[in-house]
Amino acid sequence: MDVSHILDNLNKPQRDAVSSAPQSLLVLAGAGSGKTRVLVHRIAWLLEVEKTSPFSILSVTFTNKAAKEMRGRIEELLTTPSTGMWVGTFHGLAHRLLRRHYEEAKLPQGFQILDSDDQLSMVRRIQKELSLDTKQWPPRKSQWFINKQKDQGIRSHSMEHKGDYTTRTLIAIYTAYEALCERSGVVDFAELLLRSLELIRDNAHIMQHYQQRFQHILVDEFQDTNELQYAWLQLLAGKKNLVFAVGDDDQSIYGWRGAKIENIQNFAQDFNEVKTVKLEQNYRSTSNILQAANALIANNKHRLGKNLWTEDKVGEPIKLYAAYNENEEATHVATEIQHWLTKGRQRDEIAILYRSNAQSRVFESTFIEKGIPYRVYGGLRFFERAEIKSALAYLRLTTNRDDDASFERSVNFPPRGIGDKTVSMIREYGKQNNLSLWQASKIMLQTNILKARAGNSLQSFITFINNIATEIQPMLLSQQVDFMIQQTKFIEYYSKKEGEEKGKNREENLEELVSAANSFEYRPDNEHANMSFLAAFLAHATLEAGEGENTDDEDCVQMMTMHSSKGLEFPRVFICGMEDGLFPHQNSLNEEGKLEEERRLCYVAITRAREQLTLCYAEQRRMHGSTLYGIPSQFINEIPDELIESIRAISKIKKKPILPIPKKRTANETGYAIGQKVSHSKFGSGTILDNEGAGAAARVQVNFETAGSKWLVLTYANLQKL
DNA sequence: ATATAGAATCTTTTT
DNA sequence: GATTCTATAT
Repeated sequence: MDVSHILDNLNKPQRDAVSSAPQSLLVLAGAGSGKTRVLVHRIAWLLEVEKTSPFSILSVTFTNKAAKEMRGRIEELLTTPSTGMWVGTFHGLAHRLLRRHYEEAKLPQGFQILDSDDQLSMVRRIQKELSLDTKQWPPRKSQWFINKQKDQGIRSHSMEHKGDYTTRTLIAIYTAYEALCERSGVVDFAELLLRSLELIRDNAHIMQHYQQRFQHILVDEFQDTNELQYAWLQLLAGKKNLVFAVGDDDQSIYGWRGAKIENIQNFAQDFNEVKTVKLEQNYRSTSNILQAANALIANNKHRLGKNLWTEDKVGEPIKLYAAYNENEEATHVATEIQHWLTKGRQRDEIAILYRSNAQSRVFESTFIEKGIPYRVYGGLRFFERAEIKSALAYLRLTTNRDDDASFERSVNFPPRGIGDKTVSMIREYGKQNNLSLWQASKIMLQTNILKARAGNSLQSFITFINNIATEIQPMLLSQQVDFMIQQTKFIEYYSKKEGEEKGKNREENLEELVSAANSFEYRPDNEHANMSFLAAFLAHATLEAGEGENTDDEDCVQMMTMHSSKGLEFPRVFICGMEDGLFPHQNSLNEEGKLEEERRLCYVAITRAREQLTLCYAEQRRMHGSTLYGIPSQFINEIPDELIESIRAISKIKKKPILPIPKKRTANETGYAIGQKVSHSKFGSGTILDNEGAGAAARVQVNFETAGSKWLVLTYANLQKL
């Protein structure tokens, strides 16, 4: 058997991983070390050398983009078609299981998926019904609590009467929320995973079927799995435990949303792993950039341990630019971009990375002024736009009348005289009698509970939906969507309400929705089993919210958060806002674990760069309306001096001396010892928790009795020793 | 039912 | 400073 097309062009460790005997394997793949390549080639190996049937392969990713890339590259490499192989995201595959076995999963056939916005409005409604003040109980926090429990596999009934008042209240919200979802026939994202886990766990024949079927499970970005996903994988893998996991503990940056870095550390014992392969040769960056990344990440404890190296040249030093303020930071970047362009390079080779989205604003206005085209990642995504969601809500109602979230969204939009009062009456009635809003409305109309005017409006809404549901029955999907948009008179409403121009934009989006429906591929034989064409499209809209922003073909500078840069690469990278408090973020400074995650984020950001990396910080920055004086990020210190070339702003409006980059922490140059009691004019009295820096950069962390703990720059804080 | 003013809040994000 | 939600008035 000629295996050369599978193994050629792979380095030694890559080849080891790809061609290893059937066994569980952990591939520790550093940034830019060719992890997708290894995954894809492994699949080819299994199919062509091990003669595994595509039916017995399950390949899981986190994002649709990764899944799509995986599918594309498998097809490219393979000589035979890979029909029957399951390749998809955790959520997508869980969804598929639930559709196939909706009865065992105790779901209605037409169940719908809630996105986080829908989920939030459901939580809001629950809290209103439970008369919980949104000030005391922020719905977002409740939503977060619910998802956190689900991500740990905990159902509300298993935690009754536990904990203090706060916890008990949150549990009550969780319980009511679960009941509401049940009644509405909807599942949220976390529910997809939890429900499918329970489905497999509690149905012996289903478990047996899938454990037998999936002989090989491959997982991408393993460091991002949460507890539930880990358990899900374990369950599907069964006793055989043939899991091929690819990940990088140094790139774990989603701990704050439940990802457990421990999962990659526990892999060996839980999956009877017999082999670990490290991919450390990097094919992306210059050696200077890699050395900087290696030195930085070496400051983290509890690593599995890896050191990236390259055969590439040393490359240019890392540039460090000290800007006077945030505007000057942006101006400098703009100047550098223009210089880059004069060398015949392109704008889309450049990425500007920052910690928080708000930082993009200054760059945007500077670039507009200088006429530099740019694209900001992470805007509103297509299927999340208000007009799209509203149109979809109508379509969802025709599929499942009990979908309360969609009912609420469409009942008075566009306005048809069903006001807040009427809707709350329906909610109340539904709650009393455990009915969906739709059913409640129907009974209320029959029993004449409502006033004539509201009743008439509600009746015409009910009739409207019923009629449409019948009328669209024979139509093609795109006609159904189009018909719905016509009947609801969205376009007329928007152009009247928001004027020609803005309304025009919405109209275009709605037209885009029709064409999205037109090009949607329906696969009832596998992926979309047990779903109508329309239901499949609706699920697709929620699970794959589509690209953010319309992708213009114009050559643009790319701007994004460091988080969203993961997985991408650019010849030229600027990491901006490198100031303590901004990056690492203020909220991460107090906990070692959080600080390490910030450092990993920095590692991710650095390793995006291929040729040239520039770090920027500003001494002065306007944030939340007031001016802050920052000190350079501690991460700058952690990069060896010899890799860095400093550039200083020659500021005309030089009001303050440029702050020196602080040396490694030296105790008590601040003059404040840890434990010293101090008082502050605004925050009152407190105790010094930590101190660092010297001279103008000296600052201390104070734990105030009433105001909590804060970092203060001594020059401005005016502390009194007590 | 909508418009406006004041208040609160202000990492990171995919599904 | 900017956005987003809430309360209040019209």
